[in-house]
Amino acid sequence: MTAAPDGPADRAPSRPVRTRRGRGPGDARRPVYDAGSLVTVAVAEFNTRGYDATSMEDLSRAAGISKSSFYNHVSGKEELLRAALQRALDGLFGILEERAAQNGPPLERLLHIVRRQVEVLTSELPYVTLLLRVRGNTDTERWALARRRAFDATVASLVADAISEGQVRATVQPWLAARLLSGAVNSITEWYRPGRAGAENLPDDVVRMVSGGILPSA
Amino acid sequence: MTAAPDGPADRAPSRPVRTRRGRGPGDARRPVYDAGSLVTVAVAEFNTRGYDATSMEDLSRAAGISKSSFYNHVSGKEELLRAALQRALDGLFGILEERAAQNGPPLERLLHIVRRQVEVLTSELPYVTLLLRVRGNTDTERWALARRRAFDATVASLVADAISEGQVRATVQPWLAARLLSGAVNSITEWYRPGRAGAENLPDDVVRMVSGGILPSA
DNA sequence: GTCTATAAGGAGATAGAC
DNA sequence: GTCTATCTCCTTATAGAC
Repeated sequence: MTAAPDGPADRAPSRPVRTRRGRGPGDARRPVYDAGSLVTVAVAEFNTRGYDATSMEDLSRAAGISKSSFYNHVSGKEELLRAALQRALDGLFGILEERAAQNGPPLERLLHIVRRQVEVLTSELPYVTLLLRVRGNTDTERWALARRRAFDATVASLVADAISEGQVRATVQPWLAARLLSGAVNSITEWYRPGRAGAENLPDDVVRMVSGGILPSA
Repeated sequence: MTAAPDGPADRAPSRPVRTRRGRGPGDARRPVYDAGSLVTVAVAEFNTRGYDATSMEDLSRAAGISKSSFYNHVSGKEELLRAALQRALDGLFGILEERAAQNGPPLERLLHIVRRQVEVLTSELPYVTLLLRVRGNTDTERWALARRRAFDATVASLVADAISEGQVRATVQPWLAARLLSGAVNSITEWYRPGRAGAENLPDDVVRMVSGGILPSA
């Protein structure tokens, strides 16, 4: 699973976020900003206030530098958005590349994807959160929306396969099952926080509920 | 159920939206704007572009009048937002007032609420969609978020009751069931459109899936 | 009620000194 | 790399004529 190399991105730092550019032993005394750590800062701000409501001034203040210094590292607001959405999409599409997502009976592949989707969602929380809130105002946003739709379509066709092969009971239309499945899984971004008590076995819990019911009759 | 008195709010009108102020037979020749129809227009724009990305210029253009004429009817952007969110919240909290939501075994009350929530979601689609996207940047947004949380908390405590009374099998923690339940139901706003084929029995279908599983083993 | 014109401030982004 | 100062455009909102 992809870990967050920049550290927790869910908390806006109170001090400047700097990463070290090591050049050898004894020479690591010049901490500098890099584009990666600024993306981390920006994503946290975007998720707090919303992308459109977050100004470059907000971002530079959160990073602890002036607005024009901030521009020395990134070309603009949209570049930050794109980098963040790229990371979220890489995490999600990476799941589809996994062997367990490509081989075996549809239902098993599907449940593997669901389980892994929950894992990526929690490990890449700020990035996926941002992705799920994109509206489509710019080219970058429309690109992300299209990629997201492609991911959902893959899952939906797997749901259809699992039903047509008789592994899943067809209680409703396949597309509706796929929609509610995605809706339930994606909604995790709205409340999950790292270290949240009771969420240690979230992937298994989610799989159990989509299989056996969220409110199964006793 | 509350019907939309202002007509379909999901389509931005190409011509000015006017409502008639009747003063008697033969005197209905002066169509005027009213705050209600402007809210309808505004909500459609907010849902298309996002609240923050929608300017008063956008709104007035969608209504077919100039920006300053628009200001003659509403005090500002936030008033429009508040009116829309109020309507969404009224729809949701109205459910909790219904007899079937207040009397009987917890599971039956819960399933009634789910069914009705799907109905309100679809009948008041643009308003609820807007509500579910609110981030919390202004007092109005924070008020809406708090009210929404209160609604969710009511549902969550009903889930807990249904489990502790043995009507629902406790496969996971009650709060997790409640979260996924809300997530699945609320996600309907992301794809449902009035008249959508296959969604004629949406409330029943949703109840069936949360009870028996979205992907029940055959 | 509607309009044009404009005020007042905030936005993204750049210039150029240090 | 960082800063202050500034440009230009867009935003909310109002003034005042018709």
